[in-house]
Amino acid sequence: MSDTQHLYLVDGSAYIFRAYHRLPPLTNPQGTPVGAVYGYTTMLWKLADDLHKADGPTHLAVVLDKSSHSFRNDLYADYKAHRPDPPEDLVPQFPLIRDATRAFSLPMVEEPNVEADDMIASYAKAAIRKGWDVTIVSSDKDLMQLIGQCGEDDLEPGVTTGGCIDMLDTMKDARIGREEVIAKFGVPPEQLGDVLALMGDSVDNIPGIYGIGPKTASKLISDNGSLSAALDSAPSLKASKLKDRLIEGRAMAELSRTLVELRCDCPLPIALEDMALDGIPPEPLATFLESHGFHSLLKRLGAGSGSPDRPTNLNPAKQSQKGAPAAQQGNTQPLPDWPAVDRDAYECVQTIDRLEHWVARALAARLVAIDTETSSLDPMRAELTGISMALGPNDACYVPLGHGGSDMFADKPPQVDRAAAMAMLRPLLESDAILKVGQNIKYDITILQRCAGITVAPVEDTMIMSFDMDAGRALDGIGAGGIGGGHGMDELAQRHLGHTTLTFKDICGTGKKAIPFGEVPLDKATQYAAEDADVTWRLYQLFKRRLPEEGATRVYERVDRPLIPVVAGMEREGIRVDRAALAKLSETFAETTAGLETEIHELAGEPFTIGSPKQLGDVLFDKLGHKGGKKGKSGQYSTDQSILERLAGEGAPIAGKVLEWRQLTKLRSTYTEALQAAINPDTGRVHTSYSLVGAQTGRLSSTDPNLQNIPIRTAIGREIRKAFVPDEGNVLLAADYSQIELRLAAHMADVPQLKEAFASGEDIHSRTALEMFGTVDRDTRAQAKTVNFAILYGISRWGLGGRLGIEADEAQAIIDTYFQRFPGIRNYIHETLESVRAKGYSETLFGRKTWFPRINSKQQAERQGSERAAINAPIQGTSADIIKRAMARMLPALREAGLPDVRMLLQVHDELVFELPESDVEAAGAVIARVMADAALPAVELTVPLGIEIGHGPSWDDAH
DNA sequence: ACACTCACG
DNA sequence: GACGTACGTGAGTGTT
Repeated sequence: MSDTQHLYLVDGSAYIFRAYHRLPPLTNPQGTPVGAVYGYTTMLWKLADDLHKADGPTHLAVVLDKSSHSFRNDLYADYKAHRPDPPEDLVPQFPLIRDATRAFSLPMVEEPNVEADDMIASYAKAAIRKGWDVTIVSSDKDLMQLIGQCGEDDLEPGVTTGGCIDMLDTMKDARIGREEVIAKFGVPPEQLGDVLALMGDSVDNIPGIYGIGPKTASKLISDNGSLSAALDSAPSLKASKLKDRLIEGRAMAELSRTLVELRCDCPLPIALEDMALDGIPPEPLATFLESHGFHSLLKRLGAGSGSPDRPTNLNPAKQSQKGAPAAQQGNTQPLPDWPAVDRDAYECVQTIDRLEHWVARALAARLVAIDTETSSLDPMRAELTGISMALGPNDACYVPLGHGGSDMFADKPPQVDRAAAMAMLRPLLESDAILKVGQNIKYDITILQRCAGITVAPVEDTMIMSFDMDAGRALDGIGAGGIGGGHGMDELAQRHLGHTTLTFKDICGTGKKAIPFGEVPLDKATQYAAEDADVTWRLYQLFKRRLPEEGATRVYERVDRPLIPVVAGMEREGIRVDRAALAKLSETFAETTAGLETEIHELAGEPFTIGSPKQLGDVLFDKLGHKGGKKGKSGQYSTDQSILERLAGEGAPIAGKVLEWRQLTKLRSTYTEALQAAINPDTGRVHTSYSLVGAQTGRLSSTDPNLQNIPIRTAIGREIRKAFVPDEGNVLLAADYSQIELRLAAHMADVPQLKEAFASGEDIHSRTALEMFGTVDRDTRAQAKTVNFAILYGISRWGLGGRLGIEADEAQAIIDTYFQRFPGIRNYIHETLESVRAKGYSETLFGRKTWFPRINSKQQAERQGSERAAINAPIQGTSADIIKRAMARMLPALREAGLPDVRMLLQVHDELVFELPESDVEAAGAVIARVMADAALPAVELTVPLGIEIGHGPSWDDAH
């Protein structure tokens, strides 16, 4: 018995329309638009990749529309009559779809006078009669009528069970079965035709009945069972618009029913057996990929595996007629003539003699890529397990130092003594003359400092180089949320070297079965660890050359690279928190929450999980019948702060209680509890980890724990800040840039009134209120403040209206006034957007680029989102550059001033936190303020002063 | 893994 | 025909 056959039918024509609207306007080297073709190609690739999977295709064919005429036109002359012409840059892609299909050596069905839908239906029926399963690759709602059919009534002789039809939407990666149809239309697939006939379809110009949409149609059909029953029931309905429409529209509905009916008896030009899919021959596919510049796919083809990625070297179509430079994708370099990564070429260094040999070679090479392997992701707790080095392609080794010792190994494998190894490595790692390159080398710096007392310098970092060249565009095409924001080593190796690295998961497993790296057998450990160093070495060679070409040298060398050891030092310092104070707070919060919980359950009349927005929404709006429940796209009521505040204002006591409950549980779980757990047992302090590539704008981000979002806005929240304390005899000092983003906006947009106000130390929101409304009071100042921030974030009349609680057109009037008073702001926004549209990136005053690949998207929401981000990025990013420059200069400046005991602990975007002896406060404050105020100099001379606010005290809260 | 909510600048 | 309205983050909880 052979396994069940599974036929995939690809609705090619429908696919390219969707791909066209979803993908950026790419062109191939000949200048032909190929965005939709690229989408189509990756979709086929994905399907072919599923070939050997359980539910994957054994047979596959692409079905295309051959001509616009079909039997439906004979039934209804207006069928598809009002369909707009396809966009002009899609038209030349139609023939390319056929080329792409041929390139994959796939059978293609296109019959004159028959629509693709009917061919798909006919093939699907024929296949299930043979007992095959069928997957229709489409999201066309007409085709959903076929889902779930099994051919039971009409099996071929000898076939005992029919197959089953489902659908696959490759864009959403969603399987659509019977349940999904019911969820979407409220009726099962066999009744879907009746629903579609009633509601009609404006795209295909199927008339339906005017005034009946999906909701009404679905209700009519599920109430009556069928279209004819629904139409028959009309005369007995009570007088209503719906009644009239049903009676008058009867003929149209019946005609529509025949139009949506799929023909299942079309002759099949290609036999089902001839659609067998054995694999994709490399030719002519390679030629096709090459000719359209799909190089990333081409690389995959060579590598022989992996699902396709987005193209790395397609040029988005030129947007400007003036021939503005097109935004380039990341990797435009030809790969150097390196041998492919060969994991068997690496050496496992197990004797001091071999280590000496490697160190000598590294000293001669002047450049070594290194990578440490450890027992934990937390560099403040991890133990050193080994270190790898690379000196050239495939010229790499791994030095195990802490393998074995558990029962995984009968005997500990021979290894160089750790102290001896470190003594040998120290001159190399500390030598001014030898560059140490790492991927996120901040981690290795901390490990080697902590575990061996070695201060690694000077360093280069491929992750940060990647970030400085490709912030914003590296994320494109990979799943969001990936660690490193698209600048992780595995992704960089894939994107720039076309190489798939071994992953940590591959080696150590995942979840419960995960083992520490020290228990990985040495041969595997060597392959993994040395590969990482090898890949880092190769990436560095590529990036070193690309950095100046991308105009990223300045920001890398002057802003980010100097910051690496500084941030490593801050993380290592950590900050002391008062565990007892946190525990006490936790206890108080727990008691108050328990009381609130009882009250809330009483008010609700039943116990429920308050922390579940779903259950809470049902209680508030269904059970208690409060009005104004808004359901989002997930069908859930929103219960966020603004909604609960409104309910509380309308006299719903439960809403206020829930708000209070939420605040306290949040403070407890995220802060008081988590912070206690984060105290390092060795140092007694909390050590956050800063990511230098975490935020697209160039800001740092803080994790494990996040110390950049410690409460400050409420009194109860500030209690948590009070638990951040200095050591005995010291104080904490906090220095903030005051209104730095508004100051930068005033400078960059050249707004004389705002610059003048900042120069004379005026209250900036009051000045704005005066300029806009002619008077300053609490109201106008508050409005002005909101508008000022709105400007920084990329304004919209709806957004501003929502914030101010006014209508959009009133908000527009305010925006107009703002622009009129400050025309520089309008120009800034206009020029910034024009530039980003033409070049693809925004730039800070220090040359940091942030890419916006969706700035010219055809999808309005996507495009407008990019526009707002692009307006904000230069301002937020310049502010980030400035504080980074201040940080890099800070400790040397303090040391020079004779203040070596001042420690820099934290950065919170516009604030630096220090710990210092109380006696140093005055002198240190002066140095800190000067360094911060002058941080833009000499590279950039601002036309506004940078104001610094400084405070100090026995806790972080008191320092404000 | 994702949605929701909320903490910060 | 739906979307989605202020920029940038990270974490905890509940649900799937």
